[in-house]
Amino acid sequence: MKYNSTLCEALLESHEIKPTANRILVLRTLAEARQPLSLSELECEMLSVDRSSVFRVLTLFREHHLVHVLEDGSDSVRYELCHSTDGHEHDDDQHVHFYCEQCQQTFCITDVPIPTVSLPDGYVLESVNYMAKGLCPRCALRKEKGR
Amino acid sequence: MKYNSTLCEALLESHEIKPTANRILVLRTLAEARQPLSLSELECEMLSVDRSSVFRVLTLFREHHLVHVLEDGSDSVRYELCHSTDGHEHDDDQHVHFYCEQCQQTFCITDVPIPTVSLPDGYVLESVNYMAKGLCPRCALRKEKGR
DNA sequence: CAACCTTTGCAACCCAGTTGCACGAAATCC
DNA sequence: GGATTTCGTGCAACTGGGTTGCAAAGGTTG
Repeated sequence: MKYNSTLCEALLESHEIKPTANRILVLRTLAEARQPLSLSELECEMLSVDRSSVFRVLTLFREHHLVHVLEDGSDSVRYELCHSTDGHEHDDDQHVHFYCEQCQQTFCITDVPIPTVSLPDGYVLESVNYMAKGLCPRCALRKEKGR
Repeated sequence: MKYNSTLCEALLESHEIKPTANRILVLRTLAEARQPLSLSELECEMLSVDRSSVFRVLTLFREHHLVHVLEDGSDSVRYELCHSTDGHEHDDDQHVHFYCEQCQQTFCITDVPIPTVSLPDGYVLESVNYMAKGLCPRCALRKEKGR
């Protein structure tokens, strides 16, 4: 999906975030990435913006349920746009992610929803992080044929 | 389960790890904890052992499939004993974990196995991290009744 | 016992994430 | 419209988990 500035502004405002230049930029970068990005990756993608600003924008987005974080074990969390259709509070598109232990990339398996489990009494569920790990198709193939 | 030194030594040797004082200590601490522990928690639990030594022991254990790591998003990974019955390579007891966003503890839901998903062609699955998040029973209760 | 390898503690380092502060821009108030 | 407050940002410094280099301690082997 192509995100122009106007679209980004609208999205920000629908989440009650005042659209500033930095915020639009971060949102666009996230939206156009096919994979969840880490703070450092975002930083590299937008050299004009300071690391701490990116961080603060992300924190803001998180509070307003515009992005969610996921831990892939590469000891830097990654950020991904929420694609909830109702726009708020709960994500309805929580899907499985795959972390390649070879190339260290994290892939969205968008068409596989996270299977739910029934927890023991008392637990109040908010969200689920489902991270499958192993080899991505490319690395698996490369490994198979010698290297 | 109660772990005495002899039992620990046997377990270490069955994983082809030479039993040293530190290793036995780390193993016992992990075994007797009802919850996965972080590096820092382990360190506090065993003040006599240096941080880096604990780290190296854990790394060794990981390589020998004696422990596995899990990411709960509290930006420090936690370590948990593998309870595989065959003792090697693949865990057969991978279960769901629950991270309480209030008290920041991670609970093992040992009787709930991780549901499997079918990945697109090409992906080679090694392991899965299933982390449910929300409020643990105690925090949920406390929140419900005012505070 | 001497030569060797392994394990350990200490200190230093790395790096992601985070915070304090001060400046500049934007919104608000006479 | 200008003064005042609030908000957003960049810079620099800090934090804390994780990691590594090195040298001393301990154990092993001939």
